[in-house]
Amino acid sequence: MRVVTWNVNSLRARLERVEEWLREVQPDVLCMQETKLADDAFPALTFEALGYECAHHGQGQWNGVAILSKVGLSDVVANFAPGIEPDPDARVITATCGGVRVTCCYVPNGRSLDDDHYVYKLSWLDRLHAHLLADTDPGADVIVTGDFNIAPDDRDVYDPAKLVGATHVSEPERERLQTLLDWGLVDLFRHQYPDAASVYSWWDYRAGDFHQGRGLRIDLVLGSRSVTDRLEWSTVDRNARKGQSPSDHAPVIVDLA
DNA sequence: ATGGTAGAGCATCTA
Repeated sequence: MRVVTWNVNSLRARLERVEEWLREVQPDVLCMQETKLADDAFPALTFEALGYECAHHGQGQWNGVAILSKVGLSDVVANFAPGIEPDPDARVITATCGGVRVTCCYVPNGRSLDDDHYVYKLSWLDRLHAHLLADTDPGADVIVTGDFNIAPDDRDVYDPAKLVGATHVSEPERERLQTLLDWGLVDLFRHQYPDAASVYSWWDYRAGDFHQGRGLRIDLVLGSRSVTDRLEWSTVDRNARKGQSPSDHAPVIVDLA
């Protein structure tokens, strides 16, 4: 079972590229972030023609998350699980695909450590933890994936010194990611490549950052123990960041037995 | 310290 996360940075702007990429890579499950579409504008028919069932949680101009699946899609929960303070933004959707409970998330950026949006980011990560506690069990097949806007450690950052005091690398957000891992999840890319450095999933559009290798690994696929035991292969598709009108994120691919 | 680009939508906001 091939599972992918991809922040597409506007599905309207990216649909042709996403379609072409799906035909080539044939994931069983695709988790998308930043569709930037309202639900009634989501191109479900386009994806159905490619063999996918779809669940989209959108709001329009910003955010928006979706799960596409060729291996079944059921028990959809848009937003956080009932009982948890709902997010006014469309940033999380959960569904069962091929027996795996999949949560697709677009964690708030945070902007800067002194910004209200950073407080929101930390609260959002706390609520994601509460969502997992309410929705599922780490003893089951669980995947939590998406754009975390957190680089787990300094190997995931092109220049750690340059980012001291910035969001994406601060201790409080890394601690919250660790809380998710302690609950019973493994960073599947890091599990396969424990020593890999300079492998990124996002590069700023500006200043030639992609071609200069200035990126961050912030798009993660986290798996429960049983999912980790099934891990066969993982990679970041850097080629999808090249060419005409790419997203600023590359897809992260995981193959499970 | 700022700016560089891209996508939303049409003045800026978000990343």
